[in-house]
Amino acid sequence: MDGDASDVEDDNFEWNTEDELEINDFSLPSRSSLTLPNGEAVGEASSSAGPSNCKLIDHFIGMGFSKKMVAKAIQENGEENTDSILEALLTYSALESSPQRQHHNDSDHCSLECEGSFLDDFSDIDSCSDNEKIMNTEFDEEEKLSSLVNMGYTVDEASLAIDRCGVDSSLVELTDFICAAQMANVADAQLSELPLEVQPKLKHSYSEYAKHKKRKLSDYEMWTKNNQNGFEKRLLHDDDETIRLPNPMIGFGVPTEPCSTIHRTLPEAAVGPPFFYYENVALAPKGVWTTISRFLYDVEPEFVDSKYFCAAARKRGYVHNLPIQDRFPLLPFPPQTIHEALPLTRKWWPSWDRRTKLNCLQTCIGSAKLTERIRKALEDYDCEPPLSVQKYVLDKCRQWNLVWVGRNKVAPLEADEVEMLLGFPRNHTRGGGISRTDRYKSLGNSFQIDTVAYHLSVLKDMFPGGINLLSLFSGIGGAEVALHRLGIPLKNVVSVEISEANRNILRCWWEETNQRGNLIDLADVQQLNGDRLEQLMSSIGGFDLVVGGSPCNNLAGSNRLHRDGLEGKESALFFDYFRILDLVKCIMTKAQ
DNA sequence: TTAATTATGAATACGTAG
DNA sequence: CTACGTATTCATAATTAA
Repeated sequence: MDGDASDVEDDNFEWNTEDELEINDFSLPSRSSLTLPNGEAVGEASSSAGPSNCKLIDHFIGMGFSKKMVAKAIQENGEENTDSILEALLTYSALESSPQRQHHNDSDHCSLECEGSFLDDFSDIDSCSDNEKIMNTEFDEEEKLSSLVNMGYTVDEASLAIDRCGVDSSLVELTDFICAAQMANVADAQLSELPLEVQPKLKHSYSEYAKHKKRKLSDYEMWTKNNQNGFEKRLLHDDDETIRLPNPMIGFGVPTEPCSTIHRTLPEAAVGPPFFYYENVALAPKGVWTTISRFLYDVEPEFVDSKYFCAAARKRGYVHNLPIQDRFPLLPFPPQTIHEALPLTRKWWPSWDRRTKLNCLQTCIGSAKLTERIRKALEDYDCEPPLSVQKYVLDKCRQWNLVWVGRNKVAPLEADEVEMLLGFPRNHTRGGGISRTDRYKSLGNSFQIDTVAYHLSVLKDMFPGGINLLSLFSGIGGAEVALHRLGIPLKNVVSVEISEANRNILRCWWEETNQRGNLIDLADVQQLNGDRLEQLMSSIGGFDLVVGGSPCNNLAGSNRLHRDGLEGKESALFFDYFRILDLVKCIMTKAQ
């Protein structure tokens, strides 16, 4: 279907360790949160080489796990990989023994089930038919239901899955069904209620999903083959295929370091129309960017730090299918140092604070108590404080982006200063009933305009008459502002944003800037189905560009509590970006 | 009720000494 | 090569104030 042949060679190599990474992704958290009694058995289990199926089952039953669990774990992980089997068993035990953790582990479990289901696809290649029998004969409907609920799925999800897949389906098939629905974030009920002519288009997303599964499968085969050949050590420790952040983080070039002689060739499936532009935090948990890139048609992410565009750092990854030659920056070039951006701080800036750039502008600011502690720590010294005090103050200043506003006085940035640093017009987020707290939050979640505009600048010559834009997770309208400042007319903009305050901000900007085009704003990406999309696209003539930065809060390092990765509650909305983009591609292709 | 304030680590990457 | 120290990070939730 797509141009597999062009990227086969590097794929084979990369996929091996991607599986490895994903296995680590769910094994590490579960291991660290467990205190199960079978610690010493790990070595024994991993060194026992490929016993027959019965022996293998007995082996784990002897360790105290139930027969059901063991069969399931073997079926999902294959009988080769005893480590993975053990990890799975420990995970199941944790889920069963601590019900209050079930919801928390829900997402982890989902990825585990998905991974297992990939392996399940070729279970007939191996000799897992024994397990299949066990699974199917010993589980009646009630047992399956309670098993699924025990695994953290809701009763509704579980019964729906049994209903759709039939009572004869294996647990793996059932969890795979639930997982597929979750991954695409399309409720099954919603799908079946849609008009018949729309369903094939929605199902296209599932076919994409299936395609990825298939590719993972073949790579898993590769991986096990290499294991048998004794290459596992090299492969396990060879992290060539882990997506590496560039150092310096300048992507395919920044205005001061153009390095624009290179010409990249996109995978065939990635070529537009439409153009697409996806953004998220660069420093996400391991494996996240590999997954994002796989879903977005294997396009290599472009990692850029906005400190090359303005006075504040902002390390972000961008996956897009835009040309990268002949980019140009917005003019005037914004202030590049703290002193240029905030001239009044210069008078009070101590010589021992050598910062010239701010750190990432976030959604929260430092407390008054903290700045008071810093003032107290400094007031005893006439000129230079001792090195230990300097270190304390500098650490806190860097951590909270504090600037010098008086003698021994530091303070967090004002909201309008953040606005300016990010490249938005003054007062863009001010007024209109938004609280100061929410203003910081909206700004902290936004694009850096100069950075994004640099990437989008190549569209100017291609669309002199303006563009139709689909903007998902619009926030305060970073994409719209960037295009406007580039002088690219906005013909029709469909903007999807959950926050009403943010929608109001964009609407106000739209009217203040006397836009000639048409702004349609929607609230929820999950409500944007193929039917509605086709309506919109037929009325405006398709989209030229699909922009979106999906929620990062489950990926960002600042999140102490719910840094759950791409399966996290909000960050999983990435799959809606993919779903909608894929629908747009499908509809555009059909209309061609 | 909303808004403001505050305390709350860890995952990850990278440099360097050994 | 590893071990260890340093630096960075689109945040959450409990509590208090208004």
